[in-house]
Amino acid sequence: MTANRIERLVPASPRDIQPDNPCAACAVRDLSVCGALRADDVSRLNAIVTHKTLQPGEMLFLESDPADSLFVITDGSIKLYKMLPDGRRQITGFLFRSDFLGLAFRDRYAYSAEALSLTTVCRFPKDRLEALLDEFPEMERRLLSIASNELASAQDQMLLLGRKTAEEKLASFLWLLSRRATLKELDGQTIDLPMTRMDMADYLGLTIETVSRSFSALKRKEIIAFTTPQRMQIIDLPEMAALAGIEEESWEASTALR
Amino acid sequence: MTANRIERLVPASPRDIQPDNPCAACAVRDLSVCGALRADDVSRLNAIVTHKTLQPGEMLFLESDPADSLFVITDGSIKLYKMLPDGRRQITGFLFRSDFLGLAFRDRYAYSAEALSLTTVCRFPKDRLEALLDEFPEMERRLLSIASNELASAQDQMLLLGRKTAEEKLASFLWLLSRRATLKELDGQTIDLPMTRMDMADYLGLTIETVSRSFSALKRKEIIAFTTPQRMQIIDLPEMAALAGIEEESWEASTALR
DNA sequence: CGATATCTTGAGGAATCTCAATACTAGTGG
DNA sequence: CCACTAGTATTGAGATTCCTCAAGATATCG
Repeated sequence: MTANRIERLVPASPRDIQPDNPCAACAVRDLSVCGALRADDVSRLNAIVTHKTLQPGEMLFLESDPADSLFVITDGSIKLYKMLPDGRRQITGFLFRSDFLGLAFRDRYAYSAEALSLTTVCRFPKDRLEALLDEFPEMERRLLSIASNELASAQDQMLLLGRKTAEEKLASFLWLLSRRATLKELDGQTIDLPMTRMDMADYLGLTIETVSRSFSALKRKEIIAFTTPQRMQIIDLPEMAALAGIEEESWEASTALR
Repeated sequence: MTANRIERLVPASPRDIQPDNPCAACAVRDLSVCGALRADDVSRLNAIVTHKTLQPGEMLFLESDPADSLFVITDGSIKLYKMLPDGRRQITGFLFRSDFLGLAFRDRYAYSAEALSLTTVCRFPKDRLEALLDEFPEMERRLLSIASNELASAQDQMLLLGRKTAEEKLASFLWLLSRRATLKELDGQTIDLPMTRMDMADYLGLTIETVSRSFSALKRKEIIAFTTPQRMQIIDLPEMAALAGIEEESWEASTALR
């Protein structure tokens, strides 16, 4: 479901597809780390990349796994999470097409990664990618830029988790989804929710019941309306932004969804 | 107060102090980004670095400021925070000697930075540092490694804010401070708290009253004991770790305090 | 079209917050 | 050196938000 609505990401004029050089034809290349390489250098990625398809609910890696690979999502969506020993869970991010994951300069991943929908990823072995980074500093710069943006998003999320009310949390989350949709679709008002209420709850530090009640509150205030439980419309965007704690002048500076 | 107890960080044999090359004599160099440069190259930093001293409570920069500089703390401590329009505040990290801040690939800082104690920092203009990064890829790699570690810490903090109880939050915080002290001091049991209860509350997503009550609960359980309100001892480290949700096998993997 | 998941709503309870009073600490001046 | 003061921390009582448990409604999928 997430997959087909993002087709607009694909450049109108597709690249030549070279059998031995799939990265050259990659639809998300320019959006991800790989975009840092010039066309002629992209083939170097093929030498180290492998591909993987994940069914919904399938794990890409666990928090405790040795962090030996980095990944780029070419299609679908993934959730990242950490758990406490007793099973309480915190989702630290939802990732979509062209997003990057697996950055860990320690030897273990900092979180588990599980597919939300049918997902395909490119896998880059860490050691071989690092060798490539030595050769192409622009790629490393891009990686640093991505990490820096993720850090900023993580801080936004701390503000949300530590200081916002349930309704504000949900409004902030929907605001992010809406910004994201605006960037990638024509209609920024319609939002797909590929994750369950449980996932949203674990992302926002709430229970499913409170998420549901907050949805109902936003409906009652006519800020949003539902088509189906997985698809909704934002009716009153300014009110949504106000609830999310976003000041009007910074509407543009949309943040990635982590 | 934070300052003098960390003197052990300074290598026993001080470097030659060259008047035109203060970075060569820098006590925290090896611990920070600057440590990525070899001794002969360190002088290159002098060309771009300036220094600044901050009084307690003085701002280094505001969330809305143009992000044109990066900083390394040479002494003291700093808190980073974000605010909501109505004044609610979330502290996203406490930083100490040798810590690095200001990374922002957007044009504005993601947070405000304010000195907790008397603090000195090195300031590197962003554009000139980037030029240096092009020349010394090891430095960029180090920066990426720092960013990656901060990201992991940010995710730990999300788990704390979203899913831990007040007592668990405080125990986790004290655990971090204790790990940090163990790395830098001989006695890992004694913890200095250079921040107020208000700062702790804004870091943990609580109120000062709840922080205070949680301290009292930990005292009652004889997990900690106070010397003064700003100085305490951990009595029962295993119990502290258990409350913090840290499994025994991962005690080593101490995380930075962000 | 029915079975199963998921989502929504309700009622009561628990954790944390708010407001208010008291105690402590550190600095100041007598 | 000690009382005084201003700031900070602790404790208490009641209010509020969110959670838990339970029931009912709505989607989704074979």
